[in-house]
Amino acid sequence: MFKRAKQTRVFQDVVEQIQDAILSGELEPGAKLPAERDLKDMFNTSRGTLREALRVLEQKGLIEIKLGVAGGAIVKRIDADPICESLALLIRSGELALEHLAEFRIKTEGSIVELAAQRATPGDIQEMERLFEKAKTYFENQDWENFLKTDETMHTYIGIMSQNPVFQFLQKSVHDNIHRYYKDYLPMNPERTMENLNDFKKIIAALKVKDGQAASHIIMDHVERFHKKMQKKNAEENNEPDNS
Amino acid sequence: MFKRAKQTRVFQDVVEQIQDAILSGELEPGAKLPAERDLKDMFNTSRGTLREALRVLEQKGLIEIKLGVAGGAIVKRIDADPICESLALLIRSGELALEHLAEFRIKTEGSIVELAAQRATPGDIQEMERLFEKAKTYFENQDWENFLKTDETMHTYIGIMSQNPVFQFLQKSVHDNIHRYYKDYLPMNPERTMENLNDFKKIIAALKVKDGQAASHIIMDHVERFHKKMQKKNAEENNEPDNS
DNA sequence: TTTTTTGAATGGTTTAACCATTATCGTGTA
DNA sequence: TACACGATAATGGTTAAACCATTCAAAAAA
Repeated sequence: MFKRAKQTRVFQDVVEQIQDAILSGELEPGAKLPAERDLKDMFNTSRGTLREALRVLEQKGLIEIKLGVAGGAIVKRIDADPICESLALLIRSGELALEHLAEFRIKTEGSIVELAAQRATPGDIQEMERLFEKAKTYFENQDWENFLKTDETMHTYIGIMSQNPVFQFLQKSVHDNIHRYYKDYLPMNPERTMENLNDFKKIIAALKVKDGQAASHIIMDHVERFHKKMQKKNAEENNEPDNS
Repeated sequence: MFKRAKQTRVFQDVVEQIQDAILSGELEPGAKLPAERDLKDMFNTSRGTLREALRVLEQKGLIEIKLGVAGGAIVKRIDADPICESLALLIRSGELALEHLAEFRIKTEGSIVELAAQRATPGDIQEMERLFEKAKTYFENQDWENFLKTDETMHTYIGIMSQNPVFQFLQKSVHDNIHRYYKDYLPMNPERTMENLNDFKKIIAALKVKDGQAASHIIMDHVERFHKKMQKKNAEENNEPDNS
């Protein structure tokens, strides 16, 4: 029935007051909080306690702290970074396997690209084509590092075209985390890279004619194929782990 | 090319060391860290700095701190709570609107229930039926508070049946956040409550015969209808805000 | 045996001082 | 005049030692 009364920790109260000021718009992104030595007086607390509060706000992604004169706590625009970080912890802790993320991607990116097909502006499609050409150049130069990066950008840009921030944040969080792993597990090879490129070519074509269903099927297949290759590669490496 | 060298903050180093120990399994959930006064000596730092590190780890959801003798920092099993909290910040800050979440739910819960239909065990279906009966009782007693709670449990249980922790975490995070709002915006009324119940009856029936497509359509419709009603209600309240 | 009291371990807070970083301003030199 | 360099001060980062508050467990009392 009742929840345990929250224990009285002074820094929590400070956190809440500053957080509420930020969320209510009283403090806008870019605004600078007073110096620690002033804040501590305002809240009638010690500097150590105040700093614990600032640490929490920083971790929540609400403020950013700069050093030196004219430094201090600056209100940040809230973004998906804290979610990215929490997701990374879930993965690293083993609570989430890459299989689970792959299954999630197959289901979700299909939906996202469907929305993207409905909503993409001509400028969006131009941007996708620009990214595509960029990726192609990296492919030709065999610059796999940058190719992967551009691949990630294209995926997150699909999120942007969906014009729904939930999908944008998710797409960013997921790809931010999986690329770290795919890069470890999948030594690049020209065939798969070529496949990837072709998939995007087809997706862009589908976006142009606003064929959400087609785009959806392509990307679901894209993700599934990519993941299966990774699994296969992993299995091989586990069978003969000492092939150096 | 290069990233800015990370600034040397002692407490960050402490955070990383403890975090790595936890993620590597060196410290398992339930394990108790040494007392602050001992840790500060181990890390050769001051208690204030060490406490800032503990504050960050606590915020990340990696540890929990208990008071009193035999208290201290205890390693927590990582869960979706930090993601829930970050999502709540995104919503409260206005970066995310309820419309965006509704659209996300329509797309995603369809996918989740499709997986659930494939994977639900007989025990799962029994549990859903138990929850359904529970909700029905609350309905008959006009206990809207508990009805909403049970409704939320049913939605999150669909995530559990999907057997994919990504969907479980998302379902928990989303519903944890939206119910807070739906409860504010939508005074309960018997008609919609009845509709909700009927939807779940149909979903359970579809789960029984493993008809993922049917279940998917029902829940997508369920979410869409629910959201539209809320929008309409909001619009009415804005037109005549002083109807008390 | 049960209840009450006491003590010690541990997190929470305060204070005061010092260190490290950096923007700004003044001064000297080309 | 214009630029480079160095002093200065503001500000976050760290340290240290002490005290307060909470809690559990052991000792004492009923």
